[in-house]
Amino acid sequence: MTSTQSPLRVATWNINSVRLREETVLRFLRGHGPDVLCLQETKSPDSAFPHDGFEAAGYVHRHVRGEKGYNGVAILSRIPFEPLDHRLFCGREDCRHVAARVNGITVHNFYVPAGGDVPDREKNDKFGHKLDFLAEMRDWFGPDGDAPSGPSILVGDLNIAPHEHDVWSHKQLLKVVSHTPVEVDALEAVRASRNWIDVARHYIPPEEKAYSWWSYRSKDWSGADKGRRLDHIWVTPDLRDGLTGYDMLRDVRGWEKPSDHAPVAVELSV
DNA sequence: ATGGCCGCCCTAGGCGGA
Repeated sequence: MTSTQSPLRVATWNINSVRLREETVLRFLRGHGPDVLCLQETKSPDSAFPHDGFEAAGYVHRHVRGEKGYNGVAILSRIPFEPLDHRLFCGREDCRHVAARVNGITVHNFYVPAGGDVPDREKNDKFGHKLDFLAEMRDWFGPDGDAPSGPSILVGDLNIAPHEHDVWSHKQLLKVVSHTPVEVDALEAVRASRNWIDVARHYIPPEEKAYSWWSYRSKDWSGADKGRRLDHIWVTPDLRDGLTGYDMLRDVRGWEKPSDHAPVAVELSV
Protein backbone atom coordinates (compact mmCIF):
# COMPACT_ATOMS: atom_id res chain seq x y z
CA MET A 1 0.00 0.00 0.00
CA THR A 2 1.46 3.27 -1.07
CA SER A 3 0.91 6.10 1.33
CA THR A 4 2.47 9.46 0.71
CA GLN A 5 1.79 13.03 1.66
CA SER A 6 4.53 14.34 -0.60
CA PRO A 7 3.55 16.31 -3.66
CA LEU A 8 3.26 14.57 -7.00
CA ARG A 9 4.23 16.71 -9.96
CA VAL A 10 3.07 15.73 -13.43
CA ALA A 11 3.97 17.64 -16.59
CA THR A 12 2.83 17.26 -20.20
CA TRP A 13 4.61 18.48 -23.32
CA ASN A 14 4.18 18.04 -27.05
CA ILE A 15 7.88 17.79 -27.88
CA ASN A 16 7.66 17.57 -31.71
CA SER A 17 10.39 14.91 -32.04
CA VAL A 18 11.99 13.51 -28.91
CA ARG A 19 15.15 12.55 -30.77
CA LEU A 20 15.72 16.04 -32.15
CA ARG A 21 14.97 17.58 -28.76
CA GLU A 22 16.42 15.08 -26.29
CA GLU A 23 18.72 17.73 -24.82
CA THR A 24 15.80 20.15 -24.54
CA VAL A 25 13.79 17.59 -22.58
CA LEU A 26 16.76 16.93 -20.30
CA ARG A 27 17.15 20.68 -19.70
CA PHE A 28 13.49 20.81 -18.69
CA LEU A 29 13.79 17.76 -16.43
CA ARG A 30 16.86 19.20 -14.70
CA GLY A 31 15.30 22.62 -14.24
CA HIS A 32 11.70 21.80 -13.46
CA GLY A 33 12.06 18.28 -12.12
CA PRO A 34 8.57 16.83 -12.50
CA ASP A 35 8.06 13.37 -11.06
CA VAL A 36 6.26 12.32 -14.22
CA LEU A 37 6.59 13.77 -17.73
CA CYS A 38 4.12 12.85 -20.47
CA LEU A 39 5.33 13.51 -24.00
CA GLN A 40 3.42 13.66 -27.27
CA GLU A 41 4.59 13.71 -30.89
CA THR A 42 7.76 11.83 -30.03
CA LYS A 43 7.95 10.77 -33.71
CA SER A 44 10.23 7.88 -32.83
CA PRO A 45 9.88 4.12 -33.16
CA ASP A 46 10.37 2.43 -29.78
CA SER A 47 13.61 0.87 -31.01
CA ALA A 48 15.09 4.34 -31.52
CA PHE A 49 13.71 6.06 -28.39
CA PRO A 50 16.55 7.91 -26.62
CA HIS A 51 16.34 5.98 -23.34
CA ASP A 52 19.92 6.46 -22.12
CA GLY A 53 19.80 10.20 -21.45
CA PHE A 54 16.56 9.95 -19.49
CA GLU A 55 17.88 6.96 -17.55
CA ALA A 56 20.96 8.95 -16.57
CA ALA A 57 18.78 11.88 -15.53
CA GLY A 58 16.94 9.66 -13.05
CA TYR A 59 13.83 8.98 -15.11
CA VAL A 60 14.37 5.26 -14.91
CA HIS A 61 10.71 4.30 -15.37
CA ARG A 62 9.48 4.70 -18.93
CA HIS A 63 6.48 3.58 -20.92
CA VAL A 64 6.76 4.49 -24.58
CA ARG A 65 4.58 3.92 -27.64
CA GLY A 66 6.02 5.29 -30.83
CA GLU A 67 5.94 4.82 -34.56
CA LYS A 68 8.06 6.10 -37.38
CA GLY A 69 7.64 9.73 -38.33
CA TYR A 70 4.26 10.52 -36.79
CA ASN A 71 2.48 10.68 -33.45
CA GLY A 72 4.03 8.83 -30.53
CA VAL A 73 3.48 9.17 -26.78
CA ALA A 74 5.65 8.42 -23.76
CA ILE A 75 5.56 8.53 -19.96
CA LEU A 76 8.86 9.19 -18.16
CA SER A 77 8.98 8.95 -14.39
CA ARG A 78 11.45 9.06 -11.56
CA ILE A 79 9.02 7.24 -9.30
CA PRO A 80 7.85 3.69 -9.98
CA PHE A 81 4.62 3.12 -11.87
CA GLU A 82 2.57 0.25 -13.17
CA PRO A 83 2.31 0.37 -16.97
CA LEU A 84 -1.29 -0.01 -18.11
CA ASP A 85 -2.67 -1.26 -21.40
CA HIS A 86 -3.15 1.43 -24.00
CA ARG A 87 -6.37 1.78 -25.87
CA LEU A 88 -6.66 1.97 -29.64
CA PHE A 89 -9.03 4.58 -31.08
CA CYS A 90 -10.90 4.61 -34.37
CA GLY A 91 -9.63 1.13 -35.21
CA ARG A 92 -6.15 2.44 -35.93
CA GLU A 93 -2.80 1.20 -34.69
CA ASP A 94 -1.40 4.72 -34.36
CA CYS A 95 0.26 5.79 -31.11
CA ARG A 96 -2.01 8.35 -29.47
CA HIS A 97 -2.57 6.96 -25.98
CA VAL A 98 -0.48 5.51 -23.20
CA ALA A 99 -1.35 5.05 -19.53
CA ALA A 100 0.18 4.14 -16.19
CA ARG A 101 -0.77 3.93 -12.52
CA VAL A 102 1.35 6.13 -10.25
CA ASN A 103 0.79 6.18 -6.46
CA GLY A 104 -2.69 4.76 -7.04
CA ILE A 105 -3.56 7.39 -9.63
CA THR A 106 -4.22 6.47 -13.25
CA VAL A 107 -2.39 8.77 -15.65
CA HIS A 108 -3.66 8.95 -19.23
CA ASN A 109 -1.48 10.60 -21.85
CA PHE A 110 -3.31 11.52 -25.09
CA TYR A 111 -2.43 12.94 -28.46
CA VAL A 112 -5.76 13.80 -30.10
CA PRO A 113 -5.70 14.09 -33.93
CA ALA A 114 -5.11 17.64 -35.14
CA GLY A 115 -7.97 17.46 -37.63
CA GLY A 116 -6.57 18.98 -40.81
CA ASP A 117 -7.53 22.34 -42.29
CA VAL A 118 -11.23 22.23 -43.15
CA PRO A 119 -13.68 21.91 -40.24
CA ASP A 120 -16.13 19.73 -42.18
CA ARG A 121 -16.09 15.96 -41.96
CA GLU A 122 -17.77 15.65 -45.36
CA LYS A 123 -14.83 17.39 -47.01
CA ASN A 124 -12.00 16.41 -44.70
CA ASP A 125 -11.47 12.89 -43.33
CA LYS A 126 -9.00 14.16 -40.76
CA PHE A 127 -11.68 16.28 -39.14
CA GLY A 128 -13.99 13.27 -39.03
CA HIS A 129 -11.21 11.25 -37.41
CA LYS A 130 -10.77 13.92 -34.75
CA LEU A 131 -14.48 13.99 -33.92
CA ASP A 132 -14.69 10.20 -33.89
CA PHE A 133 -11.66 10.00 -31.61
CA LEU A 134 -13.27 12.41 -29.14
CA ALA A 135 -16.55 10.47 -29.23
CA GLU A 136 -14.68 7.25 -28.40
CA MET A 137 -12.90 9.00 -25.52
CA ARG A 138 -16.27 10.20 -24.23
CA ASP A 139 -17.77 6.73 -24.38
CA TRP A 140 -14.70 5.04 -22.90
CA PHE A 141 -14.78 7.29 -19.82
CA GLY A 142 -18.57 7.31 -19.65
CA PRO A 143 -20.85 5.09 -17.54
CA ASP A 144 -20.90 2.29 -20.14
CA GLY A 145 -17.19 2.49 -20.91
CA ASP A 146 -14.45 0.31 -19.45
CA ALA A 147 -11.73 2.87 -18.81
CA PRO A 148 -9.97 2.29 -15.47
CA SER A 149 -11.95 3.68 -12.53
CA GLY A 150 -10.60 5.61 -9.55
CA PRO A 151 -8.60 8.80 -9.18
CA SER A 152 -7.23 9.79 -12.56
CA ILE A 153 -5.25 12.44 -14.36
CA LEU A 154 -5.77 12.99 -18.08
CA VAL A 155 -3.10 15.01 -19.85
CA GLY A 156 -1.96 15.69 -23.34
CA ASP A 157 -2.19 17.60 -26.55
CA LEU A 158 -5.95 17.54 -27.02
CA ASN A 159 -5.66 19.88 -30.02
CA ILE A 160 -8.67 21.96 -28.95
CA ALA A 161 -8.69 25.35 -27.25
CA PRO A 162 -12.16 25.24 -25.67
CA HIS A 163 -12.75 28.64 -24.10
CA GLU A 164 -12.93 32.16 -25.47
CA HIS A 165 -9.69 33.16 -23.79
CA ASP A 166 -7.89 29.97 -24.70
CA VAL A 167 -7.18 31.62 -28.08
CA TRP A 168 -5.80 35.03 -29.08
CA SER A 169 -8.99 35.92 -30.95
CA HIS A 170 -12.18 33.99 -30.32
CA LYS A 171 -13.94 35.69 -33.22
CA GLN A 172 -11.17 35.08 -35.73
CA LEU A 173 -10.74 31.45 -34.78
CA LEU A 174 -14.37 30.33 -34.68
CA LYS A 175 -13.95 28.68 -38.10
CA VAL A 176 -10.38 27.55 -37.54
CA VAL A 177 -9.81 23.91 -36.62
CA SER A 178 -8.97 23.73 -32.88
CA HIS A 179 -11.61 26.28 -31.83
CA THR A 180 -14.76 25.46 -33.83
CA PRO A 181 -17.96 24.99 -31.82
CA VAL A 182 -18.36 21.36 -32.94
CA GLU A 183 -14.91 20.50 -31.58
CA VAL A 184 -15.44 22.49 -28.41
CA ASP A 185 -18.72 20.63 -27.83
CA ALA A 186 -17.04 17.28 -28.48
CA LEU A 187 -14.27 18.07 -25.99
CA GLU A 188 -16.80 19.25 -23.43
CA ALA A 189 -18.58 15.91 -23.76
CA VAL A 190 -15.31 14.14 -22.94
CA ARG A 191 -14.79 16.42 -19.95
CA ALA A 192 -18.32 15.82 -18.72
CA SER A 193 -17.92 12.03 -19.01
CA ARG A 194 -16.23 11.96 -15.59
CA ASN A 195 -16.76 15.55 -14.56
CA TRP A 196 -13.03 16.09 -15.17
CA ILE A 197 -11.61 19.29 -13.71
CA ASP A 198 -9.73 21.46 -16.19
CA VAL A 199 -6.83 22.32 -13.90
CA ALA A 200 -5.68 25.36 -15.86
CA ARG A 201 -9.06 27.04 -15.50
CA HIS A 202 -9.27 25.88 -11.89
CA TYR A 203 -6.39 28.28 -11.27
CA ILE A 204 -6.62 30.87 -14.07
CA PRO A 205 -9.66 33.18 -14.19
CA PRO A 206 -11.83 32.66 -17.30
CA GLU A 207 -11.20 36.19 -18.62
CA GLU A 208 -7.43 35.75 -18.51
CA LYS A 209 -5.71 34.61 -21.71
CA ALA A 210 -3.84 31.31 -21.37
CA TYR A 211 -1.92 29.58 -24.18
CA SER A 212 0.33 26.54 -24.49
CA TRP A 213 1.04 26.64 -28.25
CA TRP A 214 2.34 29.31 -30.61
CA SER A 215 2.86 28.72 -34.35
CA TYR A 216 6.35 28.43 -35.75
CA ARG A 217 5.24 30.78 -38.51
CA SER A 218 5.25 33.90 -36.44
CA LYS A 219 8.49 35.86 -36.60
CA ASP A 220 7.91 37.13 -33.09
CA TRP A 221 5.77 34.50 -31.38
CA SER A 222 5.94 36.12 -27.97
CA GLY A 223 5.35 39.68 -29.12
CA ALA A 224 2.49 38.76 -31.43
CA ASP A 225 1.27 36.29 -28.79
CA LYS A 226 -1.24 34.60 -31.10
CA GLY A 227 -1.41 31.44 -29.08
CA ARG A 228 -3.88 28.71 -28.29
CA ARG A 229 -4.34 26.51 -25.21
CA LEU A 230 -4.17 23.07 -26.80
CA ASP A 231 -2.39 21.21 -24.00
CA HIS A 232 -4.43 20.18 -21.03
CA ILE A 233 -4.32 18.64 -17.58
CA TRP A 234 -7.56 17.28 -16.21
CA VAL A 235 -8.15 15.50 -12.90
CA THR A 236 -11.11 13.57 -11.56
CA PRO A 237 -13.12 15.35 -8.83
CA ASP A 238 -11.72 13.08 -6.10
CA LEU A 239 -8.34 14.80 -6.68
CA ARG A 240 -9.68 18.36 -6.47
CA ASP A 241 -8.81 18.86 -2.82
CA GLY A 242 -5.31 17.55 -3.47
CA LEU A 243 -4.46 20.19 -6.07
CA THR A 244 -1.60 22.40 -4.88
CA GLY A 245 -0.35 24.13 -8.01
CA TYR A 246 -0.34 24.60 -11.75
CA ASP A 247 2.20 26.03 -14.19
CA MET A 248 2.27 26.92 -17.87
CA LEU A 249 5.98 27.08 -18.70
CA ARG A 250 5.85 29.70 -21.44
CA ASP A 251 9.57 30.51 -21.23
CA VAL A 252 10.40 27.06 -22.58
CA ARG A 253 8.79 28.04 -25.91
CA GLY A 254 11.59 30.62 -26.22
CA TRP A 255 14.49 28.19 -25.78
CA GLU A 256 16.87 27.35 -28.62
CA LYS A 257 15.27 25.09 -31.27
CA PRO A 258 12.01 24.86 -29.33
CA SER A 259 8.93 22.75 -29.74
CA ASP A 260 5.97 24.90 -30.79
CA HIS A 261 4.27 23.76 -27.55
CA ALA A 262 5.20 24.77 -24.01
CA PRO A 263 5.04 22.27 -21.15
CA VAL A 264 2.27 22.55 -18.57
CA ALA A 265 2.44 21.02 -15.11
CA VAL A 266 0.30 20.22 -12.11
CA GLU A 267 1.22 19.55 -8.50
CA LEU A 268 -0.94 17.61 -6.10
CA SER A 269 -0.68 16.26 -2.60
CA VAL A 270 -1.75 12.64 -2.54
C1' DA B 1 -2.68 40.08 -39.08
C1' DT B 2 -2.45 35.91 -41.24
C1' DG B 3 1.57 34.45 -42.14
C1' DG B 4 4.66 30.87 -44.37
C1' DC B 5 7.57 27.68 -40.40
C1' DC B 6 8.84 23.13 -38.69
C1' DG B 7 10.23 17.89 -38.73
C1' DC B 8 9.72 13.75 -40.88
C1' DC B 9 10.86 10.62 -44.66
C1' DC B 10 14.42 4.67 -48.23
C1' DT B 11 17.34 13.29 -49.19
C1' DA B 12 13.89 15.96 -51.63
C1' DG B 13 9.54 17.55 -52.40
C1' DG B 14 5.37 16.23 -50.13
C1' DC B 15 2.86 15.41 -45.98
C1' DG B 16 1.23 16.62 -41.47
C1' DG B 17 1.03 19.89 -38.07
C1' DA B 18 -3.01 23.51 -36.15
